[in-house]
Amino acid sequence: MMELTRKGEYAVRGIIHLARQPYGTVVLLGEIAEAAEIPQTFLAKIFQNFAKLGFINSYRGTGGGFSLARPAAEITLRQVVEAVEGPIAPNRCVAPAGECVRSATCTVHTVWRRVQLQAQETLDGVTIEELAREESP
Amino acid sequence: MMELTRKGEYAVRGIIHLARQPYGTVVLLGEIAEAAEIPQTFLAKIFQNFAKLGFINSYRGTGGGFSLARPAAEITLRQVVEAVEGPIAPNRCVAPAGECVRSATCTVHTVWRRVQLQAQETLDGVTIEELAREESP
DNA sequence: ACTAAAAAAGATAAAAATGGTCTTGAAGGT
DNA sequence: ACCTTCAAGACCATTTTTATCTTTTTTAGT
Repeated sequence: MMELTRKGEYAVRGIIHLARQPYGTVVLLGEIAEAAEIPQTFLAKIFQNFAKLGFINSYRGTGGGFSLARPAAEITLRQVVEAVEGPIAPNRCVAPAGECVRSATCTVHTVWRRVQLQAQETLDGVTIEELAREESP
Repeated sequence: MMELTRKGEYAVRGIIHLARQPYGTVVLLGEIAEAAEIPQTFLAKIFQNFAKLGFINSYRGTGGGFSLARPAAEITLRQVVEAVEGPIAPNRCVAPAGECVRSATCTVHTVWRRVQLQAQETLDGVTIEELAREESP
């Protein structure tokens, strides 16, 4: 239940790999994909989206690739995860576009809300910088 | 991200409806389905499973239906949710059959683990009895 | 015994999400 | 010009979700 998809995993692994390089380094998509064991064309889609969202910069042509658009310490795990998976919500009824008719009287609602808040806070509290720093062997 | 499926929602709503009746009352599937706005045949599958797991008793034939097999106060939300959705795990790497090669060095792993534990604890702390009690209008 | 009521079990299936691939185009460097 | 690299969008196979339908079994009541 409630599992991150491959896309989410790839997104996290990919951006962590980027964050391991000295800030500003431009890295080839193929290199990231290989290092993080991600299908390159799939990662391309994810990174296209990240570029639009301003997490990373992309450069075309010879010597092109991707670099972080802001310091890894300023990108949280929640931002990355929500960018690819959508808002964290253990149930429709606590989703941003929540159309829960029952929400007024429903106590299950409040439970899901608590779960949601805890997850959000936890992921808010972790930056890509920390993950990149500690994850190396 | 991490959303409960319809099946999970139906399971929770269905068992709460049962728990609203005086303990031991046998209720028709059709009645529960109608009251909780759940497709009857779908709920049938869910309740078949619940019966196997010992949450509820089922009785066939005239006057048949379903009743709780143990007090609602002894059934947690986590038990119900995991019965239909499988173990709570925000990522494969923290699933029971976790085949995470990286888990030793991977700090993302520890974050997912924390999210998992928080969700488990929260859902462990809520019983169907509480939900049935408070949810009524 | 017979009948009607009800759940059990299993097959089937449409729709949506997942996890990609492929092709073409555009931008940048040499 | 030409090669490299990312962008964008179409495409597609597989799996999961969300059911439905049919047949069988069990039980109560007559």
